[in-house]
Amino acid sequence: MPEATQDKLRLTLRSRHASLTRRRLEVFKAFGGHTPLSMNQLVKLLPDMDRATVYRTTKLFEELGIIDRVLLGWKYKLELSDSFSPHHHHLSCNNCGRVNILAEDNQLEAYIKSLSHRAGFQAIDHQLEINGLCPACQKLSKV
Amino acid sequence: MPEATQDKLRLTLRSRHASLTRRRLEVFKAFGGHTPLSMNQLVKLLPDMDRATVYRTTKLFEELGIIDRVLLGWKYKLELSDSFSPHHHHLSCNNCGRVNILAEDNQLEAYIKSLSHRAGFQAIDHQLEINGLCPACQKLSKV
DNA sequence: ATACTTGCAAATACTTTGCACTCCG
DNA sequence: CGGAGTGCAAAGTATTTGCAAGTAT
Repeated sequence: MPEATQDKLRLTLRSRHASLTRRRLEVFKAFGGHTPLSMNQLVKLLPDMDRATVYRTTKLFEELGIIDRVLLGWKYKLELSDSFSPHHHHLSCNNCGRVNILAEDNQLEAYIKSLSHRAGFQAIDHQLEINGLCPACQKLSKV
Repeated sequence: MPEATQDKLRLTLRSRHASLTRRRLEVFKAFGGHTPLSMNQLVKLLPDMDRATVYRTTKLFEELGIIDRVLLGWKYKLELSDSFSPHHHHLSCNNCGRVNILAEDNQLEAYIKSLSHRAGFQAIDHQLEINGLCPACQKLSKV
């Protein structure tokens, strides 16, 4: 992990009088794969860490805006927020459940901002989830 | 509730060999307010209904596409799907938690479809949640 | 020394299931 | 009649909390 990332993480924590401990670094690294993780997946990735610690850490990270909760399929998942990972959206397949990443698109982001603004709302961030069929499953369904 | 709506509901249920019972109608009506409800709010709106029935009914409704799950704030909430309520998005205030409805915008919808298509994805539906400050809370934060 | 962290065990909260009884086609 | 629907109680999961011991500032 880049020095700068770790420093940023430490600084973010400091704003809460919290320190970057071994456990917290472990949790943070677990998200490095840039794939949203369910709580269960996360706990499995950290076999020697207490469940309660995982919960406490993710809660703290969420409050500090380090990670975000997203609803993919039935349950929510967690992933690094825009501050620590490039902004993006999700394309999730109704059939196989796989989640593809849709990179940021400036035109879309600008449009969303303007829509919000028109409603008197000051947009800070947003989430867009698209459900449908991935290329592979489209082929299957044609058979 | 319009006759047509009730008929549509009945038909949707029939595709599952399920009937429109008193309980199911009660649950459906509870969503009429067009505000997303948490499971707890829903249960409270239906005081004489068993919790298990509420869970079973919402699960069925979700599988039939009658209601959708959305992640607003910390927990998920439930609301009527696009088939039974006009398509829209949510503007949720980070400060007071209130949720405003953002009506459908054709340009946005079309743009999302084209983005998905560019990624080889066949979009079926999508959700957009915007977080920020509502007009009232913007004023407060300026003080 | 003081305040923050963590593991462990226990408490809560949330959701699903089995079963007996009721309702509807 | 036979399958579907519901309430009730119990079983599972998921999440939070209290406390004592460990760690960082």
